[in-house]
Amino acid sequence: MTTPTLTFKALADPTRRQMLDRLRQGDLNAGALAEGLPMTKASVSHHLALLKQAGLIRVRRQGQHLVYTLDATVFQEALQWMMAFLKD
Amino acid sequence: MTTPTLTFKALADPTRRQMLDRLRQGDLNAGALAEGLPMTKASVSHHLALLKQAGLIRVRRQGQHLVYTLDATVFQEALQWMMAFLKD
DNA sequence: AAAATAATTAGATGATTGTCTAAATATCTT
DNA sequence: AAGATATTTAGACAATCATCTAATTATTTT
Repeated sequence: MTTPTLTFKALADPTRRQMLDRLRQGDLNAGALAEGLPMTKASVSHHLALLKQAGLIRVRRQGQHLVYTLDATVFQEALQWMMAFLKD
Repeated sequence: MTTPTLTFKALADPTRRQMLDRLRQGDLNAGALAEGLPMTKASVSHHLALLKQAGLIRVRRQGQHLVYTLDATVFQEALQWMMAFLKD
């Protein structure tokens, strides 16, 4: 699957957009990310896997926790695709 | 369904992105849009319906033909969502 | 090393998606 | 008004998706 496809697919879900939005303020572990979301941790975990596969987030272990970080690179690529689209 | 969701969903398919890309050069009717795409006209029609529902294209009848036009408005909205996302 | 905590993975289920063929609708031409 | 052309709509099907519960893996604490 081509990169913009993967990126747009990842962004096409409100829950995932909300998760990304939270990560803008700073890194969060899976539990913190799950908080307040109206679904099980397993489901949140699934969304995280998808975001990671799309390259929108990265993860590192910190003791018991898995800490997630926003990765804006792919995001910017999709944005550039869109900007180029509007050009002339 | 919220607007960015609909927009991103519409953009999350290579065929649809290609169709939008062709419409940048100018309006096209359904038959012309279907040309060269590796699928039936019925499938193309389905994609067109989805793009229309997302507000990315508009349509008008011209005799026997249905002519499709790119509508950049919604597109720009999604783009602004992404730009705001990257801000600070 | 056993129990507790954090998170994922496995397996199931209903909903949505992308595609097809066949049938229907709309317009033009004769 | 009959036939041809342009396009959509209907109905079917396999694949993917979002979600759940239950089980598993990794780490820390006692």
